[in-house]
Formats: sequence, C-alpha cells, structure tokens
Amino acid sequence: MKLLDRRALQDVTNAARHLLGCEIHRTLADGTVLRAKIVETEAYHQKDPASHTYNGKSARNQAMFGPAGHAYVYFTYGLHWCFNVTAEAKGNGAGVLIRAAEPLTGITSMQQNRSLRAPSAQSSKMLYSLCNGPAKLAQALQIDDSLYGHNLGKPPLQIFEADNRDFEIVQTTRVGINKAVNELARFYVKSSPFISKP
DNA sequence: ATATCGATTGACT
DNA sequence: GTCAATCGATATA
Repeated sequence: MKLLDRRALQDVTNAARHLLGCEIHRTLADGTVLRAKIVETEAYHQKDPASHTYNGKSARNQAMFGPAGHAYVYFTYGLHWCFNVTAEAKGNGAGVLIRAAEPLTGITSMQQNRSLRAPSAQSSKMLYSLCNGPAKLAQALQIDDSLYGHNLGKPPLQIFEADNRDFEIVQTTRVGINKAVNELARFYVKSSPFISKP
C-alpha cells in the first residue's frame, strides 16, 4: 500500500477529490490499527470567506499554512474535534475537511471511542453512523489536538493512496456554513452509504 | 469587556 | 421540526 502522494495536494480542490477512496490508518497506544476509507471531503482555500484561514495566519490555523499532507485539527461547538488534511504550498492557508469515512478495521474500537453500545452490533445502521460526519470520524479515530500538525506520512496517523478509484464522484455545496454557501467545494462517493448527508 | 456564533451532534417535540 | 451542550474565536463597545 502506497502513502498519499503529496503532489496530489498542490491544489486544494483537486486534493479534496483525490482524497476520496484513500485510507486513513490510525494506530492507537495499545497497537490497535483503525482503518477507514474516505468517502466525503470539503475544500477550504485561503480566499474563501468560509475558511478558518480567510483572515490570515493565527495560532489556531497555522498548520494550514505549513506544508501539505499534515493534520489540521480544530475544536468547535465547545465539544467536537474535526480533522483536515493540509493542502497547497507552504505559506498558502488551505486544507481539506474529512467529513465521512467507511470503517474497515478496528470497528469494535471505533464503537467504544464513539460510546455506542455494541449489542447485536454490526447492524448496518450502527456501521453507517460510526464515521458519517466530521466530528464523529474524529471521535471514532481518536483524533484530537495531540495530533495537531502531525505529518500524515508517519504513524500513528497516516493516509494511503486509494487502491481503487472506480467510483462516481458528486460535487455539491458544503454543509453547515453561512459564508460562500454557493461554492461547489464538497465531494463525495455517489454510491457510498457512509456519507454524512446526500 | 461583553455578546454572539460556530466547517456539529444527539436528544427530544 | 427544535434545542442544548460548551468553549474558543470573532464581532461589537
């Protein structure tokens, strides 16, 4: 399995498309490896009023001004973490929000991280709701500020190239924002039942 | 200094 | 459909 090619992150919109189908590998302290396939992303560039980088560099967003292929993790609504992959050249504040993923391995651990009861477990409903939103995904994969700025080419959080790109991509407006609402910067795998919203 | 709101989620009417 | 949770960033004074 090949690590994510950073050349694919030079343009944030291309990056958001390219990340679909890629795999996130998260290694926990006890050695458990959680794997999930990205099925939904959103692009945020520096000229975008909806982006955290719109007003320039700050302590909070500085990771997005660094090199591509690192983690930008932010805290929101007083209780949630969200995970982004930094994009574009150093000095350019851009990133891709990872909005949803399809759980592949370590599902029991993800359930525990999400505090979901695991009775007759493995119901498709439970599986679909494990990572079908940015804060859910971060919680399931134990991604928080301890991984701020982390190089995604190294454990304990890595991204690998898609082993298969034979799927249809839908491009639409983003979710949960009040600025630049008409920008078509959200991408998802059309056939996936693991996305946050149709 | 104080007020508002957020790249969200889950519980509830 | 509505709304609380809960805190840091941002807007307003």
